Parts: sequence; structure tokens; C-alpha cells
Amino acid sequence: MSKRTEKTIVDIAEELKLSVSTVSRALNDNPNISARTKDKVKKMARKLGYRPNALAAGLRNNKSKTIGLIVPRISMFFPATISTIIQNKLQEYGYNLIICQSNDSYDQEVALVNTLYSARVDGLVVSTTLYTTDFSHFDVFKDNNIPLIFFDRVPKDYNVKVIKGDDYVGGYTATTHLIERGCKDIVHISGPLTCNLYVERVSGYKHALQENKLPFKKTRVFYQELTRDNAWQACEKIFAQTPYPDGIFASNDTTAITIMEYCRKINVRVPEDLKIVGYSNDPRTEIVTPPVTSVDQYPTMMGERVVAALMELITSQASATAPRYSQEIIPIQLIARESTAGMVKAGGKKK
Amino acid sequence: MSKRTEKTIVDIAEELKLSVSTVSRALNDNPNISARTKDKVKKMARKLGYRPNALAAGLRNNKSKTIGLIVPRISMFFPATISTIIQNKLQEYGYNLIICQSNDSYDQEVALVNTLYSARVDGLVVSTTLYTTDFSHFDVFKDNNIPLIFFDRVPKDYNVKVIKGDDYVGGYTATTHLIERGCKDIVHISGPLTCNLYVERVSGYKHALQENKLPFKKTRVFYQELTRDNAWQACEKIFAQTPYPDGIFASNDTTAITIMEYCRKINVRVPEDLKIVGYSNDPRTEIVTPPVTSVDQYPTMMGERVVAALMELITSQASATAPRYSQEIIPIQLIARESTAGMVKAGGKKK
DNA sequence: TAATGTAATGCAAACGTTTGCAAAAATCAA
DNA sequence: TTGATTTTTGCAAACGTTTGCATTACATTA
Repeated sequence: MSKRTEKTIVDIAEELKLSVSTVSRALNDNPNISARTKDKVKKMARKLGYRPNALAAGLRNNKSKTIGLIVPRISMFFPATISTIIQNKLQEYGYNLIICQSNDSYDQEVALVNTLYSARVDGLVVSTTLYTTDFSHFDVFKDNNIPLIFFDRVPKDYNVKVIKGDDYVGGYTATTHLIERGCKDIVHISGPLTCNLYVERVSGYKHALQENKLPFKKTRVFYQELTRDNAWQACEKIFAQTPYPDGIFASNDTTAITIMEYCRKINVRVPEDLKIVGYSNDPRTEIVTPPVTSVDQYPTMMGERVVAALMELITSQASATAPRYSQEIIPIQLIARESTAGMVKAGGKKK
Repeated sequence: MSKRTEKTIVDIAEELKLSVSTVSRALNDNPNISARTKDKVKKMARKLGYRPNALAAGLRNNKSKTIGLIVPRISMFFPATISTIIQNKLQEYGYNLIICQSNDSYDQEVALVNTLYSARVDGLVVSTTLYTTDFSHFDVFKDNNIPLIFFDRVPKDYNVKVIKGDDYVGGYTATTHLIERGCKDIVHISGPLTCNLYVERVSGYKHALQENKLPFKKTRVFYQELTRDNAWQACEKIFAQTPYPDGIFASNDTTAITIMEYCRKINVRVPEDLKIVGYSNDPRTEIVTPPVTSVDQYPTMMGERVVAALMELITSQASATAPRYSQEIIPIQLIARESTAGMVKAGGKKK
């Protein structure tokens, strides 16, 4: 193939009548190489167009200066934002990031974990699939003491470093907000309970109802992948019979926005007849009419904390005594917008 | 560090009293290893928890089974969608993808190109910075005959494989559409002209005007980074004096949506008083009120073509005779929505 | 000038694979 | 059985770095 132009430190060494070790040290600014030699070496490196081979260095050092990231999909606002932060922060530390998407498929996740291990990443950051309940495929990383961090969608009962949102409080806050605005019959559209964060949000929802002496009705909670299609279908069920609910707490913004669309179609007014709260504070919540109340998860903060924690793990890797797991909780904040404005009318509404 | 649990093919070989070469071949399904040995080897590999070291293999083979991708940012709809496609497709071919963001900074782009080269990626896919006009930092890849593909934001006057949208036709179609809907005074908000695709769209805009005997006025074209803030500021200028335009062709959807927001604030009705066309067919165009007409760029098709082209380059790499550059153009399609509905009123409008 | 200490460089092994070539083992025909 | 094939395995070098240890060059002091 190519024109054999790949220069190595050996070429530099020969050119300069130095040994490869000296060249290597010079390029790495090793203190016991004289300034003069360093200079010569670097000049020659530039002149020859030398490019370090990270594979070789990685093999020798047993570290790749590369971090793996697995998220369900990078096209969703929340993971996308976090990926961006992680990527940019990591770059500052001189690390590359291999971003992978599991597409919410357990099998793909397993496969990715293995190839990332093969790539000898120096750390792995994961937000799991909706359906990951067995985490043993991550054992390789634990067993080999390679930094492993989960964020947002984190494992239950698997000892590991975790950075998550305050989902219980999120669910509680969203529901309480609806109640404060006068809602008495609140539907909750949740993700599947295989994913623990939804369990917590449901639990927050439930407690808010209890605290306000409102009944928790099983028929008022939906568990489904939070896609547009599913949201639409849920609406068809919800509005197939009266009484309509007067509030909906949706566990993501896609769902919330879709519900609004449906409401427009069937002439249910938001917020007058129905109040809606979404989750994640996706920027789309601001551009729809009316703007949707949502729960901000501080993705920037979460991303920064992930990188900080990762770097701690990496630097403390030698002292294997440090606890390699802990749970860190990022706060949430409810952003009230028009979709939950005003008080609901006394009598409620009907078809 | 770790507990020295890293098993290698040497361990397998010793355990089985075979040579490492046999083990290596067995694991790679080399045809002249007997089925029996292959079986034994694979079983033992599993038993020992062997994980191939991609770095070592990469060093030896001079290929990393990894592709680099540089995009301005993965949080924007178009590059995000394409990245997703590329990632998923590449996975099928057994390649990893290192996704990097230049954040539209030229210096970062240069740095990324270098580290990706160091990582010895087997190919590089790029959508450049808005401000990249010198492409010499990509020479390393060309010189070493490593597959290099640009998409969407592609270089001008730099011989390389290019897959781009039909931006001239896009600009032309969007403008013609506005004219057909009755607009006579059309503002165009373009990206900076350092990025060639905007040059082409402007040129399409211009020709559409000419063809319809409408004057091209310099004061009616804005060149700016297409952010929300800039869009808002542009609106302040545009609507600071009468007559208002009756149509705006914005070169991205963020801008189009922001304009609509501004119009609502100052009580300009869309589409009655002003018609708006965006670009990229971001899903947000569908959820705003009114939905925004936009130009679909078929990101899925583009992503698939990128991967296809990449694979061609990789497999034909040996035969360095194949032309390593060419231009492929992905069609566009105007998606008409409410923001350009109806005919504009005869007399036009004013403050 | 010799002795001593320090600063700078070199040697060679190692990281875990793959692969061309040579050698051994198995198979077959006579 | 022997020799000729064919199938299967092994040897050893190579990929481009880094690093512990040994060695050389230089500077300093007596």
C-alpha cells in the first residue's frame, strides 16, 4: 500500500546518530535529556513529518489514552448534550472518546462492551439500555480494575461508580407541581420499569399523590418506551373515555410534546383543560405552543461530574485501595412554563 | 495495578501445549488449522476469559479497525443523524467509530486530525468547520493513502472524496417556492461564505430571483453563524424599518424557528404577512406553530453513502490506482408546510 | 592530572499479535 | 512397508514504542 512514508523514531534516531531511547525520551520531555538534544530531535521530527504511533505506545504502556462511551442513542437531547460535554472535557485531558450507541439493544450493548475492552480503553462511561438488568458483561472492567462509570440510567444492585439524576425528587416535584396547579386526576406516562430511574420517578409520583390525599390508580399509569408513536397510542387510550385526566406527567419531553399535539387535534386545551409536564428540559419544550413545563436535569453538570469522577479513578488507579464505587446525585429543577399555567377550572372538562 | 488477570494467546498456547501461531490462526479461523484444534482453542479461550488486544493486533497489522469522524458538533440535528447512521453501519462492518467535535474551531479541527492520525484510524470522515479554508492538515491522510471522505461541509479546491447535498438546488428551490407563494421581497439569512455550501445556496437564491425578475439586494442577505442569538439580532435589524420582507429563506431551521418566535412577539403573522423557509428538515420544524417549510437533505441516505464510499476506499486500498476522489451529490427535497401556505396578499404589508 | 560526581545517552527487553517459511504429522497409493 | 502428498503445526521475526539498568561523556574539585 502507501508509499512507505511512515516515519518512526528509529528514522529520527538514525538521521541524528542517536539511539531510539534518547529520541523517545526527548519527544516525551524526559528531564534527563539535554535541552540541546531535545531541540534537535523535535526539529528533526518535524522535518521528517514524524507522527507518533499511538497503537505502539498503547501496547507498550498498557494504556490507550482513549475512553469508551456507550449511550442508548446520541440523537436524543439528554445523552447528546452529555456526550458533547464529556467529549470536550476529555479532549482537554488529552483523551480520545469512542462514542457508541446501543440503540437500546441489550445485545448491542454487550457487544460494544467487549469491543471497547478489546480496544483497551482506559475507562468506560455508560448509560445503559432500557432493558439492561443483568450487568455481568461489565465485570471485565471491574475485574481488571479499569475505571467504570455509569450515569443517568444506572444499574441497580451492581457495585460501581454512579452519577445519576434525582429521579425520585423529579417525579415528586413534577407531580406536586401539577397538584398545586389544581390537578386532581393525573396520568403518568413512564418508561419501562426495567430501567430503575423510571421506578424512582413513579415512586415520586405516587408519594406526591398520597401526600395530597389523591388516589393512585393503576389505570392512570402507562409503562412504555417513550417514543412519539407510543405516546400517540397512549393518548388514544387515555382520551377514548371520560373523564379525561386534568394533568399528565410524562417522563420525557417527546412524549409531552406529542400529547400536546394530540390535544390540539381533539380540541383539548392546554393548559386550561389539561396541564402537562415533561422531563429533561429539551429545548423543544420552549418552541412549542404553549411551551411545556419540564424537569431540568442539568446535563452539563452531570457531564462535568462524570469526567471529574473518571479522572479521579484514572489517577487513583494505582492505589487500588480507594473505593471504586459510590453514588453521586445531581439535583433537578422544575422549569414551569405555560403548559401548566393557571388553575384548573373547578368542574373539570369533558368531551 | 490490576490482578494480572489479562490472559493472552500465549497463555492459551501454554495451557494447550500448542504454539502461539496455531492459537492465533485458530482464533482467526485460518483455513489450515484443523477443526478439532480450532475447537479446543476457542473453548480454552472462553474458559480463560481471553480478550484479544486490539492494540497489539493493530500494531502488527497496521490497521486499527477504527474510523475517525470529525463533525462541528453532535448536538445539531443534521450531523447527529448522520453520525448515528455512520456509527451503526460501521458497527456492522466491525469497525469502531471515534466521534469528535471540532466545535467549529479550526484549531481544534487541526488537533483532532493529528490525534486521529496518531490513533492510526483506518479512515477519516469529516464535515469541516465553518471557517476551514486551508485543508493542508488533511494531507497526512492523503499522503499516506488513508481513506478520507468529506461530507456536507466539504472542501473547495482540495482533491478528495466528497459527498454533499445539492445546495445550489436547495437554495434555488427554497427561493422559488417562496416566489411561487407570492413573495416579492425575500430576505436570505446565510451562513458565512467561508463555508462553500452557503455560497452555493446563495447562488441558488440569486438565480431564482433573477429568473423571476426580482432584484437581488445586498442589504437583504445576512451572513452569520446560524445560531439562535444571531437570528434574533438579524430580526431586530430586519424589522427595524419598513417595508418588512414578505419572505425569508433561512439557511437552517434554528434560524427559521427563531424568526417565527420573533414574528409572534412583534405581531407579524406567519404565513399571512411573512413566509418562512428553513433548511435541514429538523424535526423541530413539525412541532412549532405553524410548522415550518424546510429543505430535507436526506441525512440517512448521506450517512449510508458515506459508509459505502468509505468501505469501497478501504477495500480498494491495495490497488492504489482507483481514483481516490470524486464528488457525489445527494438530492434535496422541499417539504412544504404551513409557514409558506397560501398566497401573500396583493398589496403586501407594513408596520 | 587524577579522582569524583553528575548529567546524558545507549542497550536490550518487553508489550501481544500476525505471518512467511520450514518442519512435522497424517494420509494415501503402490 | 515405503515414499509421495497433503494437512497441520511450530519457529522466529516484526510492528513502534517505552524504560530499567548500564555505560559513557562531561564538569567539578582537590
